[in-house]
Amino acid sequence: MVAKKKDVIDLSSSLPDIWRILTDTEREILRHSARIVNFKKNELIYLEDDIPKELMCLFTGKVKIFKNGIGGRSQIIRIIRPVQYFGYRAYFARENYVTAAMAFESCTVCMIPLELIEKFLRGNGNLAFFFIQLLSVDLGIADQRVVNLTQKHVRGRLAESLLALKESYGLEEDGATINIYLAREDLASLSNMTTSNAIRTLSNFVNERIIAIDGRKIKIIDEERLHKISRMG
Amino acid sequence: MVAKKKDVIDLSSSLPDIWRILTDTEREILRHSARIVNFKKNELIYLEDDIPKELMCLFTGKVKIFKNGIGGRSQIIRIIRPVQYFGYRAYFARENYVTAAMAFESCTVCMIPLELIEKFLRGNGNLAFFFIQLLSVDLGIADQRVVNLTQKHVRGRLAESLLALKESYGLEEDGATINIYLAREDLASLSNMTTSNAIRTLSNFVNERIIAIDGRKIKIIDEERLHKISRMG
DNA sequence: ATAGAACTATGTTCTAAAACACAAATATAC
DNA sequence: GTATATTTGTGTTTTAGAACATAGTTCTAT
Repeated sequence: MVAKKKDVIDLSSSLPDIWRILTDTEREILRHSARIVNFKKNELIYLEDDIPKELMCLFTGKVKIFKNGIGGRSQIIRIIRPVQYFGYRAYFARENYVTAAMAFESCTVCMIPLELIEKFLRGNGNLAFFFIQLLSVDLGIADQRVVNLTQKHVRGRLAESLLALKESYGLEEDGATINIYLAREDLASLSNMTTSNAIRTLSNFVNERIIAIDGRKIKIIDEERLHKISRMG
Repeated sequence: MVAKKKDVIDLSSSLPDIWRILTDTEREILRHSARIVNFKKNELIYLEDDIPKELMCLFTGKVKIFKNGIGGRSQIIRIIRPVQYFGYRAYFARENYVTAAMAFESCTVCMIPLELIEKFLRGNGNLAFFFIQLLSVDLGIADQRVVNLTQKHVRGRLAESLLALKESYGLEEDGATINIYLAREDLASLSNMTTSNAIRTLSNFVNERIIAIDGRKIKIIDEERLHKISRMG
C-alpha cells in the first residue's frame, strides 16, 4: 500500500464521468484530496464491518467484492474492472461495509473522501444522478442474480459466470482466452457451488468441447453453447 | 383502477421525506402532477418489460415485487409497505422493468411522473441524495439476500421470511399474529422453495411450537427460536 | 347456495449437488 | 532449488429438497 505522487496520474482522464460533471472549483478540491493506492495480488482493500470512508475507483487491476456467508462460506458478490467505482454504497446507506474487497491481481486504486463526494453531490444534482444511475444498474443486476443463483443448475451458473468474466475482463490477444487468472475456488464462489463441482463441471465443458483449459486459463470455444446453457439454467 | 380527486389526500403528510426536501415551487408542480390510483387485491401494478414512467409511493395496502425466473418459476424479490417508494429503479437505469409488481391486497398508490422527479433531483442535490440512500439500502439488502437464499437451508430461509414479514407489516392486536394474509405459494416464492416445502416446514414449526397457524394467519410463538433458526441457516 | 377452481396437506420417489476421501499436480516460501 | 502448502482432479457416498401423486379443504364467482 504505497501512496504515489498524486500528479503522476491525470485525474481528468482517469476519473471518467465524475470529472466531466464537476465544476472547476470542485475539480481543484478533488485534485488535492484524491490519493492513489497500490494493492498487491490477494491484498485486502477493505473488510466486512469496516467504516466506509473513501470512494474508490479502480484504475488498473481486478477486484472482487465478496461476503462471508453461513459458516464462513464466502461468496463473490460482484467483480470490479477498470474504470469502475466501488466502496460507496455502505457510506450512502449509513452502514458499515457488509462486504469485503480484495485484489485478484495487483491494482491501482484512486481514493476520494466520501464526505467530500457527498458534499459535492448534494450541491450538484447531475453528479448525484450519476450515482443514482450506478446504484440503479447494480440493483437491477443484484435482483437478476438472486434468480440466477437460486434457480439455475450448476452448469447454467458456471456458464453464466464464464460469460460474465469474459464480459468484465475481456479476452486475450487470441480472441478466445478469458483475460483473468482465477482459482477454481473463486470460480466456485462466483457461481455459488463447491470447488469440486466447479472443477467437475469445467471438465465436462472441456469434454463437450465448449471450452479448453490450460491450468487456470480458460479458452471459450463455443460461446453460443455457453449462452444457451446459461439461458436454459 | 379509479383515479381519485387529487386533493382528497394531503400530499404533504403522505409523501414523507420527498415533500420535506422540495422547494415551494416544486411542491406546487408536484401537487398538480401526482395522481392517486387504487388497485384491487391481486391486481398487477406493472409488468416485466413495461416502460417505467411513474415513481410510485404506496399509501395503503401491501405490494410484492417479483420476477419470473427459469421456466416461469416466479420469485418474490421484495415486499413494499406503506409508505415506501417503488418502481423507479428501472427508469434511472434507463431500462424497462425487469420485475413486476402486484397488490397483495387492495392498495392506494400515488403516482408521480419520473421525468418530473428526474428534473427535480438534477436541480436538487438533497432530493437526489434521498434516492441515493434508498437505492444504497436496497442494494445492501439485495446483496445480503443473495447469500441468505443460496446458503441457508429451507428452515433458515422460511424463518427469515417470517421475520421479514413481521418486520415489514407488523403484528395484529394480539401482538403475535403476523399482519398479512399470504398464500403458501407466496411464502414459498419469498423463501425460494417449493410450495410443498413451505407447507411442510411450516407444519414442522407448528409441531415444534415455534409458530401456530390458523388458515393463512401465522402467529409467532417463539420469536427467539425463529431468529436462531434464521441465523444458523 | 353451489359448482368449480385454487389452495393446503402429506406421503413417496427421485436426483442434483454437497460432503468426503485421497492422489496428483502446482504454487509459494524459505 | 528444494520442501511444504495449496490447488486440482476424480471417484464414492450421502442427503436436502425437488418432483410427483392424491386427497381434503377453502375460496370465489355465478
